[in-house]
Amino acid sequence: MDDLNNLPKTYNPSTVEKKWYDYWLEKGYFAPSEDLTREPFSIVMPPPNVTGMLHMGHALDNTLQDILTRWRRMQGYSVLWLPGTDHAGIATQARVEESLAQQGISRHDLGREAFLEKVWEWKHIYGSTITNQLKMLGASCDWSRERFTMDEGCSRAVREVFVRLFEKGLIYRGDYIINWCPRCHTTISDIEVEHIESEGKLYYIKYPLQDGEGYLTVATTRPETMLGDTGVAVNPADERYRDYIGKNLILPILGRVIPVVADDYVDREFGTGAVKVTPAHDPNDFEMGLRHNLPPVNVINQDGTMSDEAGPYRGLDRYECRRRIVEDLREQGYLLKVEDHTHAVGHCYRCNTVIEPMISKQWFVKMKPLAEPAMKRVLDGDIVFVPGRFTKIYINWLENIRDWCISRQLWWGHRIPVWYCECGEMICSREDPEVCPRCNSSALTQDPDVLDTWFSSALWPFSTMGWPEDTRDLARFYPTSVLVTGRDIIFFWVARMIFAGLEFMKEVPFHDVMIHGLILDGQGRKMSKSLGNGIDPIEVIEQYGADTLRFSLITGTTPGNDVRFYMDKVENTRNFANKVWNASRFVIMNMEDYERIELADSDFELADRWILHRLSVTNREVTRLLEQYELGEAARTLYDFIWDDFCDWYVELAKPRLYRPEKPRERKVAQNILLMVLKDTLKMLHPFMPFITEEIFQHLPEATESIMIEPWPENDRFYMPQAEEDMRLLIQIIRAIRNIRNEFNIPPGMLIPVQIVTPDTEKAAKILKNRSYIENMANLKGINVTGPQETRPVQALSAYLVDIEILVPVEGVIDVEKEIARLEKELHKTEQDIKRLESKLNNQGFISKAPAEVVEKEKARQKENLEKREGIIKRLQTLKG
RNA sequence: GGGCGAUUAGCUCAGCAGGUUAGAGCGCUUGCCUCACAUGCAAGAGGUCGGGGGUUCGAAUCCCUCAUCGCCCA
Repeated sequence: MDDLNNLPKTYNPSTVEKKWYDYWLEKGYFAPSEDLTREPFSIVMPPPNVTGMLHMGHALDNTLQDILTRWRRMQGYSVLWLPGTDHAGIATQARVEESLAQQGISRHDLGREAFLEKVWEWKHIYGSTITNQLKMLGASCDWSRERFTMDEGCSRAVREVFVRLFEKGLIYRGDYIINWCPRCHTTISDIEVEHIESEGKLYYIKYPLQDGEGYLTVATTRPETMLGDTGVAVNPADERYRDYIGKNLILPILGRVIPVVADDYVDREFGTGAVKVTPAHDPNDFEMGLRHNLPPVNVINQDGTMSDEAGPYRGLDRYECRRRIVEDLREQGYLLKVEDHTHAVGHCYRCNTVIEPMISKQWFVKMKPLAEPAMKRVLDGDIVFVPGRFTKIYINWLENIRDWCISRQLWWGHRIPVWYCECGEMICSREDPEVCPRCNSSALTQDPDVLDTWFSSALWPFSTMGWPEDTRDLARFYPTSVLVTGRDIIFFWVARMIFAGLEFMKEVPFHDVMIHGLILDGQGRKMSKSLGNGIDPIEVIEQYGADTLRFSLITGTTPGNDVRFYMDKVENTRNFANKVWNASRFVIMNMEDYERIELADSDFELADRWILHRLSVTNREVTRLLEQYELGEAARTLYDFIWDDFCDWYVELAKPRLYRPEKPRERKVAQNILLMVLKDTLKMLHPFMPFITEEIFQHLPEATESIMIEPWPENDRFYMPQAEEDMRLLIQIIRAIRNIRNEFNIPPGMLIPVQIVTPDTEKAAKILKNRSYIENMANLKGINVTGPQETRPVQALSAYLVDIEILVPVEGVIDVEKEIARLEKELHKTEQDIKRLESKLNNQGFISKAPAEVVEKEKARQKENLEKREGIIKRLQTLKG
């Protein structure tokens, strides 16, 4: 170890963090204990995108998980925190395609196999970036169990799940309306569509009746889709249109004959109350089409251009087509009016392109039967959301769930395990089939599509533990204890893991779900690339250290709420880390002759009992808060204890005892208690700030192998509330004297005498016994404690608290006017207090209904107030007289 | 349209199993390089807890309502 007395004045994280992380790794602390008598505690890490970079959201998510795992590990659990990465189909494929595009190559030039090789190459190059970044953060996950959604085991699980669902009839293939991203060139599921409010237009178009003169006016935001109209719908209860139902209209431009149908779905208030029906390009119209037998006509191609069905507009881009069609309608007299209109337009969550609903043959998971148990188990309380309000969001979503479109027109991902034979047979199989079981042909072609990435993520809690094998890990660590994740992926991931877990493991995947908010910038905006307002967590780590980043991310936060992240906060935390460092440095500097001694009751001073009591209360509180996932509050509790109680008071009060050669026992006692308190404090701080606590711990006497395997403190035996009360009195007195010194500019170095007057002999005795605290902390040259009948100096400044009068005699003449003004202000305040308490105590309801101890407390306080007032009045008389 | 969250000191936020004198950090004022720390120490100023109503002996905390902002769903 380094020279104990030669620690730098400021903590330098960059030199120690890697050292300790490597040490922990080498010691194998991150793997769960093999001791089967220990209770298991497990978390699976939400897998980040394998080729991604760590952003603040990851940093927060993994900090929370690391705090929980380190804490539980110290509590003696056998802890498994299982890390891994996700293949992120669309994102990764798009990245590789972009990079190929720079060389002028498209994936189609390469062909499927060669392209996939490229992606794997890419994965091997960039795949460890984010895991290395997690290591920099201090994540104590078990890297020996690291998984990847596309590794052999996970892929096997995916295949098994697909086949089982297929065999059960819960996976089907069919022509349905799906969301198509013309830029990503794939379908996306309903929840991957982001609805963004945008300014658009509402076009009112005349659709003439086939027979006779009149026409119906429909309103639409997407006139180009009229080319695919196969009907017009009105609400059956709408008087205006009753006579039109069943009649035919002529679709302008194309001249198609289309019927008027009645459907409850139609909102009579919207537009004219008559809506065009385009079954091939709108989800609601699709449903209506099914109900009324209106055929879909596909007028838009997958690249966003108009199809052959679009007649004169074929080949045009969909927006160009809109422009042209509006023009033509206007020219031909069909366009009645155009209004400004704000509506929600679906965008691709990845590339922000406006998605195109269209009909396509895709694979789906039938959701209703899976959703039922997933709702029930949450409602039964087998899975608890923290905070609880997210339960409702989860349930609402599942109640309205639609089938999940799982096929993607990508190459990177788990290929759908279905083959088609020339004879028309469809084969879904765990093993790649050689020949068709029906016709024996070997001319089989596999479905070209891959599965939605979230399909494999849904299996994460058990696929990572070896399912479908019966593994030891599954037996021991499934269900996991808690899932920690952002509120933005409750639908994408949490809900799906729950139904997958229930379906395949017959058990929930986790007991608790801790939901956290998003990281926002200093002005409350989402961090985003386009805004350029993101802060790179790695830069923060490099500049301030991982401990500081971790602590800044969680302090002052409430579960589920968004977190603003800004550099002021980081600096404050850095200062806190430095405070911890220096307080420890102080302790270490005074430990050269340390030896452990048995402490007797008589060894304890008030300050010792007080700090041990505070430690005990802090310990109890921090543990309770961690149990309730209130990590921000737990951190704050520690912060306050360390800075206020330990540094500002205990260390200062212990100093004189350390420097008194004539009393060696006192030095030993102070050393022992300082060390004990510091160690327990560091242990409690360790889950939050793993690196600095280990670094300090290893410099302390009696250091063990590592702080991270030390037992979590349990110091209920130090619960001594009387010490707290006594100490509070002394602190109040010290503060009152310091206040006088400051207000009257008494030089900080000047020693002054003080007279303390109180009628309470018990308090007088306590003050007398601990007079040295007051003398040292307020820089006095003596204290004279007297009863109220004693004379007081006139040339003195004074302070009054409860039933205690503090007099500071000063040389020369005091500014009587100023002193009177100050006391009168204090008198006024006291009288306000008295009045308020008086009305409370005169209230019969309060006396009879409030708990006796509350009443007693108020009575006692009133007594003190009255004595305080008495003292101030007398003092004022003296000064004025 | 439905749901959720927020509204507390100049700023950013805690507190909300009802009972404190409503807290913290930053910022501000004053004084200190006091032998762990100036990334610090001491003292201080600053709040009718968004408005209104209700429950209660007692409300920042529970209920209702309105307003503003934000998010999710349709």
